[in-house]
Amino acid sequence: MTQNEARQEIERLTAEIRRCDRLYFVENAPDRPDHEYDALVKELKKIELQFHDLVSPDSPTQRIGDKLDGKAEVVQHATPMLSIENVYNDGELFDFVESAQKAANRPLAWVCELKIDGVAASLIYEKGVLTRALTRGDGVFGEIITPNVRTIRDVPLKLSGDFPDYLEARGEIYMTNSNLDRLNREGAERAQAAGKEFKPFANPRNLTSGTLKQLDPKVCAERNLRFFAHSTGSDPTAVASTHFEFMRKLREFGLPTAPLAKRFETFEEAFAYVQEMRENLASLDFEVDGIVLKVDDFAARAEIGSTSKFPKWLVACKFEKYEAQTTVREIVVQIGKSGVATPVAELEPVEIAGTTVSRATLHNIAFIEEKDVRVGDAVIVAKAGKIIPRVMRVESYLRPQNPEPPRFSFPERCPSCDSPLVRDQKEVSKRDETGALVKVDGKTVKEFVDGSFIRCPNPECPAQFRERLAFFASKGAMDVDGIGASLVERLTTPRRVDLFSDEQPPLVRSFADLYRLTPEQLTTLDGIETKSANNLTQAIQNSKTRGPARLLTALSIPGVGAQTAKDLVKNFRSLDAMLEVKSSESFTETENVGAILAQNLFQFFRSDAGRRIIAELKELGLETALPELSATNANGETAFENAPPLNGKTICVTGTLNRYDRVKIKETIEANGGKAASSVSKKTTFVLVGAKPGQSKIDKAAELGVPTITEEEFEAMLGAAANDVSKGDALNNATGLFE
DNA sequence: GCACCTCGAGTTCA
DNA sequence: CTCGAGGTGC
Repeated sequence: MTQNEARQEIERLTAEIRRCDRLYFVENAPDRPDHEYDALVKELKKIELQFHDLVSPDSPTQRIGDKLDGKAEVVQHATPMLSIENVYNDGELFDFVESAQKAANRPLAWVCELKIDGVAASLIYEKGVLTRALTRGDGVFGEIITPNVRTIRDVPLKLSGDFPDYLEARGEIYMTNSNLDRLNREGAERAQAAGKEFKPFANPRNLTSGTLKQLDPKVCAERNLRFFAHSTGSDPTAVASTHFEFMRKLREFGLPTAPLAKRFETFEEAFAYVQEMRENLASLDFEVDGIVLKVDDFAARAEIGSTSKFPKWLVACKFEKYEAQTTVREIVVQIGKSGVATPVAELEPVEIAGTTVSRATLHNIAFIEEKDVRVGDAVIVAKAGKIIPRVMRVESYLRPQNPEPPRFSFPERCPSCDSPLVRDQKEVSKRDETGALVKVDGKTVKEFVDGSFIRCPNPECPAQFRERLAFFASKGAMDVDGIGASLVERLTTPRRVDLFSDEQPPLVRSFADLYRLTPEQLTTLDGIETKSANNLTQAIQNSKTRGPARLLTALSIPGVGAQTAKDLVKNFRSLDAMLEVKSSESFTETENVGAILAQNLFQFFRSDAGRRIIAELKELGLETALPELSATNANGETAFENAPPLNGKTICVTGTLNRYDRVKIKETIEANGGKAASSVSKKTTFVLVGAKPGQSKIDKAAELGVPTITEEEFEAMLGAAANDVSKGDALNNATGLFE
């Protein structure tokens, strides 16, 4: 073959291969199968090997460059790659369109394009030759990925047609679902042949992003990435006056453009298309996370303008996604009101279903160890119940290497008070290796094992007190309007008037201190002036009348929440009565209070600290007792006449009743002033026996001499009072037990 | 002892 | 919302 023949042959093959470069979304473009393409490239390569000096830098054989020998270089974009405003429902979309419409002050034509979930990139063509490719990065700086982008066959190395001198094509690099499946299949086969384990790639987006950061373009070439253009970083007006026209030009130059793009004269038509597309997405071979709507006319765009964050002529209609990938920036440990130390992942902020997520709990030591979450890891975060972010899994194949981040190790000491943290212990029945219970003398043997939580044992721990104070003031407890986490933080940290003065103790060091706060003290805090200081002190004083049940809840006795506090107060009627208790068993007489809660309660009410808390709060005028039942009512009637028929009576129900179900009978007993107990004790007044009663309760009643009654007798007891509905309500209102 | 239920605790963002 | 633990009944 002569030099001349070779030149001709190279030209012919290059042209053939270029036609073969996949322009999937060009109207009527033929889609040539891969093996034809490969055969042509092979043929070309053979000739080029013989005639080195004829190899042009944009020859299709130059797609695979040499291995990079370090980290990708980061450079600044010529013009920033802004992000797009997202809308998640029709209302938001209509608002957006209305404002664009108004700013343009003329009829607007719209273009709809699929928004494919991939990696945004910018391709720079100088004199028609691809000279540089960048990732979007943070929008201002991007990474150079030119060698890898060269391997993408959708990307022409040289433009054709009447291209401008400088062109910056912006678009998306992505991967089809079927290609991901192929790679997973091949990877699994190869691994099996080598007797190794293969971890499949989780999703096309991650793999695309990982592949582009690959140092070896050969690997990138095998991964078969795809590209399409959807906008530009250079001036398009030299080429076209509308977006749709500009996209047509890009295709003429050889660049694929956004799939299934359509232009509409009115928004109504465009909206109908968005609706239609929404239905058909599942049938596509790539991940679509929304549809982009853009104003077609460049002149109109200029009039509409941009906000500081995004253009106002462009919007993404997102389909709700409840999952997103992000990076773990840091793992911190938080101390809760009961001292539990909870690891929390601080995340690179990421948008999920319309909100920005930057933190997610890692629950406990078991969770963090099982998932092996580390700082720097890529994680998939989802919203549980559409609200609370949750770390679903770690994309461990994206874990940074050299050095690999270490496993998370739980801190030994409390981040707030430096006390050594301790692992909860829990009592379980001992089992042998087979899982069978170990018994001695017919009794099972108990043993202690590590529980799920790690705790700060210091009751004085500042972090714990801060959490308890926030809970004390919160809605379910004393409900002090205006006191939230940030104010609590400032009330409980030591202050300094200026740089040179001594540190002052915090304003609030106990629950009681809260009630001693003066407006003058509050105004020493930044951002609190006379008016809000007065409002706050007023709100604090108002909370004094929340009653004993809420106060008991507010104390943060372990295991005692709103419900248990109500039950206890119903039985004891005052916190003062609880102070008199001589043994923990007295507490177990309240329903749903067992040995553990009773012990917690007894410990609190017996302790100096607990007694002091209650004494101080009582001294300050907080209500610690329910109103006396014997008090006369507004009509001057005595409590005896007014008292509900079951006042002070504890009734235990067993068996099935005719006119009440479980819930109803409990409500009826309570509405009439009685207590619905779940078991028979010496405190039980009656046992209400229905059909098919529990024998143990009948026996117990007989043993303790507790009288049994029938459903009819029970109703007779309610008697005339049962007709007067207001009496039950009056009690509820008086006690404040029910909300 | 086991199954079931209920409650408490931790948690995020607008 | 979800998990774990406490409480109760069988």
